[in-house]
Amino acid sequence: MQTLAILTQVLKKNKVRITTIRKALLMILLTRTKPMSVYDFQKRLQHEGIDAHKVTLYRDIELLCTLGIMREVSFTDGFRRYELEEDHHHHAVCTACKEVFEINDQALEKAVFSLERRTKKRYHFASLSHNLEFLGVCTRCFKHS
Amino acid sequence: MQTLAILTQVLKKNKVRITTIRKALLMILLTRTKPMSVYDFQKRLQHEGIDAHKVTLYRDIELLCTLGIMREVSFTDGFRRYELEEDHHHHAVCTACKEVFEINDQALEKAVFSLERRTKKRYHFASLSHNLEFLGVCTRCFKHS
DNA sequence: TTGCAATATGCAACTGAGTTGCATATAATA
DNA sequence: TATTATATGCAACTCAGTTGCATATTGCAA
Repeated sequence: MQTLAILTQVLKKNKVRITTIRKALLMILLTRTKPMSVYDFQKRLQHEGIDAHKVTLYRDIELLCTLGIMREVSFTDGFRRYELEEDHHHHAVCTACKEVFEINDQALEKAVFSLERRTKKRYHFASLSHNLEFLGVCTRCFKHS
Repeated sequence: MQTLAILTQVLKKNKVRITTIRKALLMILLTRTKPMSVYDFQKRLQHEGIDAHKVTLYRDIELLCTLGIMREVSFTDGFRRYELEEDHHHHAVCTACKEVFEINDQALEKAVFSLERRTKKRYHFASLSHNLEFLGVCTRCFKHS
């Protein structure tokens, strides 16, 4: 379990300044579990009275990724999203409302990692990671259609 | 197994004109198995002496998708790619050379579909499809690095 | 085979996510 | 609190994909 103190420590160790925006980004990461796009972060910050330029967000997010604090979660809808490095989840995206549902299923996680190992061996890939997303229509959107 | 005759029949039935570009697109789909981006199609057509504008390709590809002839295969690198509807495969993408390797593994396909059914039930999604891609470094790129 | 109408194509100009160079503002250190 | 290196913002860019409209081509009927 990460805390703000642990994360700011990482910044300090790397001689990276702890600015208002960066601290706010870390707080958001700690309180949100769903992957967030740059625009999600921007809106959330605005809500807290912080106006951050998108360029800054892109740069800070890239920084936090290289420091191993957050990771990019790839989706196929054209928006890059990010989450705390410690969460590795798969997601189900509702194609109607674009909501991202986090899938919490140990058996699924295990199965996917075993598929990854299998594929790495069969196709002689030096390193391998994966993206798995489910696309569908959530209950709520289904009822309203 | 699809043939050019079957596919042009589909166009005719839908009162859609069979133009040089469309016929060439179908031929390419029939002889290629890997998913192709719009720019892949454009290069391939140029090679056969056909200069097609990207706008035309986007529109024709969309048309062929709605006719059920091709399908979009989503990747997370920002390029949409397309393949014949009958192929449903998963892919391994080399992050170095961007080559797409088709994965032909019956056991993997079965496993993934079972994960899909499982997830649909657990999360009450009305309909569900999935994207699974593996990302890594292929043998050739690994040797050259 | 030709002429006509409907459809396909190309062009130019646009959208929107993400990027880059540079000037200004701010955090950390002495 | 002054200094200086780093962070932020701005403007202008890139590039995949989209849209409106003018022109070219296809399929059909005569």
